[in-house]
Amino acid sequence: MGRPPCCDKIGVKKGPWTPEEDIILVSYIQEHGPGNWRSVPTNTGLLRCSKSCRLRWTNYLRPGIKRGNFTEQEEKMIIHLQALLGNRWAAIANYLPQRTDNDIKNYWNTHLKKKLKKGENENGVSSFQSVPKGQWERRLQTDIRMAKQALSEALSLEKRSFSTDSEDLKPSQGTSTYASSAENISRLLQNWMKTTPEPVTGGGGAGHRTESGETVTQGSFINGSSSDGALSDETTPPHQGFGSFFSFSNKSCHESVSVEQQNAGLMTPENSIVFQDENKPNLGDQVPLTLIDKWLLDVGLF
DNA sequence: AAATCGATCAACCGCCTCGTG
DNA sequence: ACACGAGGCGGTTGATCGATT
Repeated sequence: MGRPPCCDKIGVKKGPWTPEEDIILVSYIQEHGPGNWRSVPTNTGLLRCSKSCRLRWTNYLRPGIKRGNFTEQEEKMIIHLQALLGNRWAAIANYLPQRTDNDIKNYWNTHLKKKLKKGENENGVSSFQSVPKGQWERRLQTDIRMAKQALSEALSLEKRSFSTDSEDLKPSQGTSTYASSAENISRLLQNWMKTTPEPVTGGGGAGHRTESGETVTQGSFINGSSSDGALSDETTPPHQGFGSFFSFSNKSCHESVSVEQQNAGLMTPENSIVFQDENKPNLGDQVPLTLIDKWLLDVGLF
């Protein structure tokens, strides 16, 4: 017999999400809030499994997600937290509020694993293996200390960025990757509109590419770099019809925020009540004292 | 120009945990 | 105490892209 599948295999769509599906999902969550994923496919008409909806939201559409361009600080934190927590990506992601567990996992598997391995080969030994017990302990202590330091630095950075206006949320680097989901979809639509004359019936497929060769879906609209003129709001104002779609005038949010306002930086996850609950803990306001924090305190490293 | 290969990352799969009746 | 279902998590897969041959 075995466990029945989480959803009907028949009639369930798989593979990359289309812009239309993203819009439907975001619009539904704006109205009803995240959760009760089981009912999402039935209520929205999306031919997707509930898990797929949840995953799409948490890993991609949820506001406050930073994608790509891992900073050195983040890199350090991941390495040390991985050493401390193991492959508990969700736990690690709690310390990196703007990153998803999937993103961290991918980054670890594609970049950091190799990086560390390379380091091992250069040094001839692994960071933990082949080290005499006493040294291993010392090394662990050093690593914990470094993790603590990285953590503190990162947290102080968070504190600074959260306490100032939304402009400060953007990383200091030229390529800002911060985006709310509304922004994401807005950018997506701008590209989509350019390539699809009749958006609703046309159905821009997943992985659809623009003339510039940029993949419209799958993250690139989030990563829209500042150098990409085609993506800039000045050159391509948001479509009016979709502009109203993104106005936050429902019961959960008193103020109506237009796409223009959102793109001008006025619409941030922090002032979006709809999405606020879904944000990861705001480390800037109050650092949650988790087990690892306690442990770090216990060992006298904090 | 075409074929091949490696890197990247979104999404899926299946197990686990937790809440509820 | 137990069964069941929903949601969460980590491992893995597969599509896509750029670099190399």
